[in-house]
Amino acid sequence: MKKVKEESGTHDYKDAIELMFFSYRDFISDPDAILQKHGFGRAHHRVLHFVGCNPGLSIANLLDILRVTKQSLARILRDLIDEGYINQKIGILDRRKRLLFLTAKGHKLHDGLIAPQIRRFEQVTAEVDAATFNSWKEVMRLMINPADRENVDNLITTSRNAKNATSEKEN
Amino acid sequence: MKKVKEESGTHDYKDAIELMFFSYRDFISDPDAILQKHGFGRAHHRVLHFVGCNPGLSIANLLDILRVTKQSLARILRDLIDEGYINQKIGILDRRKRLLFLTAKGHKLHDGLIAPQIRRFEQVTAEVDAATFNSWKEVMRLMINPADRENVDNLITTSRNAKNATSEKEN
DNA sequence: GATTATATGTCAACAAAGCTGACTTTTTTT
DNA sequence: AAAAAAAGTCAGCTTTGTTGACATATAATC
Repeated sequence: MKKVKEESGTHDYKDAIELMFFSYRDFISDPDAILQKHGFGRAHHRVLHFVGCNPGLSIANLLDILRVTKQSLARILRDLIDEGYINQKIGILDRRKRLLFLTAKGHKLHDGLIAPQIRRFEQVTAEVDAATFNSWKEVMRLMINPADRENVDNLITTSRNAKNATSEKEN
Repeated sequence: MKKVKEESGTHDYKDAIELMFFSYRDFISDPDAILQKHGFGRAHHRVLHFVGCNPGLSIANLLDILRVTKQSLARILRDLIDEGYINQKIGILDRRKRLLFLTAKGHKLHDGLIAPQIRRFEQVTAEVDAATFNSWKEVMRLMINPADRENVDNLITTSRNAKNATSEKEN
């Protein structure tokens, strides 16, 4: 048996790895119950979320965000379109593109899905000060691959501004 | 450019929700390439991780951590045992229990899997101060369901202490 | 104007990893 | 002796990912 001695800067970050696992596990668990009632899964949730926050997203955009194959996305999207949660519009600048929008029904479901997640953050911020929460965001951002950080920054910005927009956006 | 004006209490936390998605997406992506070479998936990774950090874990413990069914875990565990990554020992205090340990081969794979995740945290902590990183941990902990926080605290503590233990632990 | 590239859609087959339900064996607790 | 707990196993199903091949419409380029 070897004695383990912590050197000053020696951190193995196992605690951080486990915090990622557990907080994500619980964070994602709330919406699952709601989804089940609609016969949907997490994949549908992700699509509803990003389309909801980024009206006018193209298929290619969405594929880049989700990092799944076109065929995998197609199945989910078909469900959501067939059941009236999402609308597709042909792009005006580029008629090859299919721009995605939530319908009113889609917005309603999306609101229901993010509600428990927002509540979770409200409970967190009730216990820590704003600086602490901003530190959390800063670290979360640094955990994203450097090559993608700018994209995410942009996405989050438009996401914040495009509140319940039904507007069309091209790109 | 300074802060965008925030209405006092009006935060919808959509940015935080998206940070959770993207940072988890990238955090989990590194080990995937390694796993693929071994014919394993993320489920195997999770088992290797928690057994690696908590030698002597019982099946019931692991089920509670992973929140999957016994049948789902069984398949993964069979792979790992059959290929010599994990050992089972009959409990001494309770002979019904099967305590799980990584073999040397298992430790080697586990080390390889967490390496890129540790590297990611090293890169983060190279850019922020210790207080910021501690704030991140504090918030991550608060995102865990209150009922589970104490369990996670305990797990993380033993995880930290049981470095490369090959020791047996009962429970 | 013809060719090439891009954006999307779709068919089929398959794999990973979750689920339910039913049943067994071994061991401990009551 | 009976009940409860820990674990294992069989069978079948679902969700969501993957490849590979091919089709169509539109845009961009030579």
